[in-house]
This record gives sequence, structure tokens and C-alpha cells, in this order.
Amino acid sequence: MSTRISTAAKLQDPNRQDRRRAETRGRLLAAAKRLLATNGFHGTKIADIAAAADVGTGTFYLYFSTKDALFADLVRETALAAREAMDAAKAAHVDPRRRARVGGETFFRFAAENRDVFKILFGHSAQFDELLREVHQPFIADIEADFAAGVAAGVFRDLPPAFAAQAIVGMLTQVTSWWIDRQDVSIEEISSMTHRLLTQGTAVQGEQP
Amino acid sequence: MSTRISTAAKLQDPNRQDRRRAETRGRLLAAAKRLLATNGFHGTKIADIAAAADVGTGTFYLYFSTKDALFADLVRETALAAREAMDAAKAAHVDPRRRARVGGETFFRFAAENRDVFKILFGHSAQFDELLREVHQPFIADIEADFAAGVAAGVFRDLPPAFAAQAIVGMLTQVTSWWIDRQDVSIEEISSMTHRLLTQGTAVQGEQP
DNA sequence: CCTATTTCTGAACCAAGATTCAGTTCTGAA
DNA sequence: TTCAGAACTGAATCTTGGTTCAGAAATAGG
Repeated sequence: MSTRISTAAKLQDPNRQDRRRAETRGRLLAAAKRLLATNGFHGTKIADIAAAADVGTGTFYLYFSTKDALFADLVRETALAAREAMDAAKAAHVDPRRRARVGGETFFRFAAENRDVFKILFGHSAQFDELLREVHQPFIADIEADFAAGVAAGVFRDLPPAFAAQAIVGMLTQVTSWWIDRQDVSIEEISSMTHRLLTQGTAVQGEQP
Repeated sequence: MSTRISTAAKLQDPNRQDRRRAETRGRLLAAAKRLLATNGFHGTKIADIAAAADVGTGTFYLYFSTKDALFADLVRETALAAREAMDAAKAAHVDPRRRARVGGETFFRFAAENRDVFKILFGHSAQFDELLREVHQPFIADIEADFAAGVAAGVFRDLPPAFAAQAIVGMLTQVTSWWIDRQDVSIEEISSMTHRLLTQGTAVQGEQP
């Protein structure tokens, strides 16, 4: 009887082994994405991933060489996919303004469709998540308040202050960590460029294509 | 003879012990800042810090409870100092535009004056520094190229593309990681807000106060 | 000088968790 | 039904580096 079944299975699917292997790998990958996004790199043990994928600990190493390698692959793969999506979307346009608009939208769409992996990619999947949040929060609150005041006074555009604060902080921190080791840009220059970009925007004229 | 010296020293400085203690602590702190900024949290061993401060490993624990605590203190302390500096600078002004300008400038100045600690605070002092850089770089290059094209075409303001790319990526990533878990903002909304802020800027009118 | 107290030391200890591996179960072909 | 090879298992092994602690220097006071 068991022979019959096995024979039937064999016939209808000659390469079950490959499928099985691919499936196990897929389960491990899915579990890894989920756990890494939720608990961060340090909060995720190989044993956890294996358990979540419902396989033994050792099985992990039949599919991935090390924990670091898995993480790196995941990150690289996701970044590549995101970039390809953006490139494809932008390819349909020539106007830089249009390309920027479409690129941004694609980026957000991609992020939404890949929440888990995205968090691994851009979120601090660090062990100091909480500390960094705690430390950033007052900055954001300050900026948010200032921005809200500006909107109320009619000198800033009517954007949600919570959103604007995030955008401003993001710009400031990134620009600063780019600038911090450059000798060739003075404080005066970096502040005025940033201020100009922030207040005036990138577009030469006000119209949006 | 040795008695003479020791007595003299005692007289001219009754609380040498305190000074000694403070100095050791200072050396440890300085070494910690430098090493953490350079090698990141994981790349810095307690033994390294102690060695750099020219004291024994165990001595570290006479001044700081744990490695995590030292790191957290350093981060909190720096963030607080930065915020106080910005608050103080902004306090002299009421106009939101002026406050924003001054706040930004102060932030950059602070960063410049505290490079090491700043890197700990805002730089990814993670163990995946290289990986993240590798992954971010192509995004930045793409944006930089697009921006340069826009400037050449006369539709984007004449800012250094390298700078603009950093600013844009910073804004995008921060905004995205804020938005990624919000159900109440649609893709269409987040993209158009971001695009509007980026192209038009925050100011209602073009003039800078 | 002598003793009590403080400060320092670094080798030894330990926990955590990544990685391995000897053995078990499953699969496919004969 | 049998067997070779593939896939899997999870307890044992190893590594790393934070933390401790028994004892050694340094210092202050008498």
C-alpha cells in the first residue's frame, strides 16, 4: 500500500526532492525575514529561525553558510530589487521632475510591499533601537512644534507637522553624517545649502509637471 | 628623601586622590569616545578602551557599570547637549523661519565640535557599517545623477548634486521608516507630501528672512 | 616608618549563542 | 524489499568578550 502511494507520487512528480529542498529554503528565508524585521539582528537566534521554519537548528546551515551571510544576502537582494523597481519606473520618463516623482512613488510602493525586509534594510535593526528612538524623539518633537508654529503663522506650507519633522530630521542627520568628515565644506556652506534646500525646495519654478 | 617629596606633594595638593580619580575617569571616557566613534560598538572591546586609557581592564568597572551603560550615557549626554545648544540659539528668535535657520546652523556647529560623539549618536555605529554603505551607495549615485541632469536641464536649483542626493536619501529613508507602520497614510499621500516638500520646500514664499 | 583605605590589576570565570557533526530519517531507484 | 545518497536533527562543542575578584600597588594619616 505505501508502495502504491509512493509510486503514484513519484509518477506525478519526478523531482519532489528539488521541490522539497526549495520549500525548506523558502520557509527558512520567510522565517528569517519575519524574525529579523521584528526582533532585529541580535534579537534573532539561528535556533529561533529554524524553529519558526519548523526544522532543526542544523538544517539552517544546509542552506546558508552563516548568520551574517544570510543577513547580508537579504539586505543586498532587497536593495537590488528596490533599485530595479525604481529604475524600471523611471525609464518611462525623461523629464527629471517626472522621474523624481515616479521614483519616489515606486520607492514607497516597494517599501509597503516589503515591510519586513524594508525594516531590515533601512530601520536600525540594531540592539539599541529603543535608545536611539528615545534620543531622537525630543529632536523630532521640537522640530514638529516649531514647524506647526510656522504653519500657524502662515510662513510654512500647510503640511502635517509630524511628517515634516521626520523629513527634516532625516535630511539633517544624513547630510550631517555625510558632511562630518569633509574638510572642504564649511559650516556656513552646509547650513545655508541645507536651509535653502529645505525652504525653497529643488524646483526652479513652483509648477509641478 | 622620598618622604620629603611625598610630604611636599601632599601639602601642595591635599586632594590628589580626587583629582587622580577624575583624571582616570576622564581618560577612560575619552578613549571610549574615540574608539566607539572609530570602530563602532561591537568593534570596541572593554579591554581596548582600558588599554587606550592606559589602565587595567578591571579598572573600567570601577567607573562604569557596564559597557551598555557607558554607551547609553554617552549617547544621552550628547543628545541632551546638542538639544540644549539648539534651544539656546533658537531662544533669541521668534520668527519660525529664523528659528529654523539658527537651529540648523547650531546643529551643524555642534556636530563639527563633537565629531566623535556625533558619529556614535547619528552614524550607524553598527557592525554592518560597510554593508549598509555598500547598499546605500547605488541609491545615492542614482539620485545624484538624476539631480545633476535636472540641474543641467535648468529645472532643479543649482545645488551640488552630491549634497542634494544625501539630503534626498535622508529624507526618503526617515520618512519611510516613520510611515511604514502607519495604516492611516496612503502611498499616494506619502509620495505626494514628500514630493511637494522636496520640490517646493517649506517656505510659503520664496524670500528668506 | 606603619597601617588602613583606596585604587588598580589582569587572569580566570561565565553566559550566550553561533557552528559542527555523528547519527537518524526520508527519498528514489533497482 | 533493499540500499545509497540526500536531507535532517539537536545535543555537544567552541568562540568571543563582558564581568568578576583575589591580591598588588599607591596613598593618606598617624
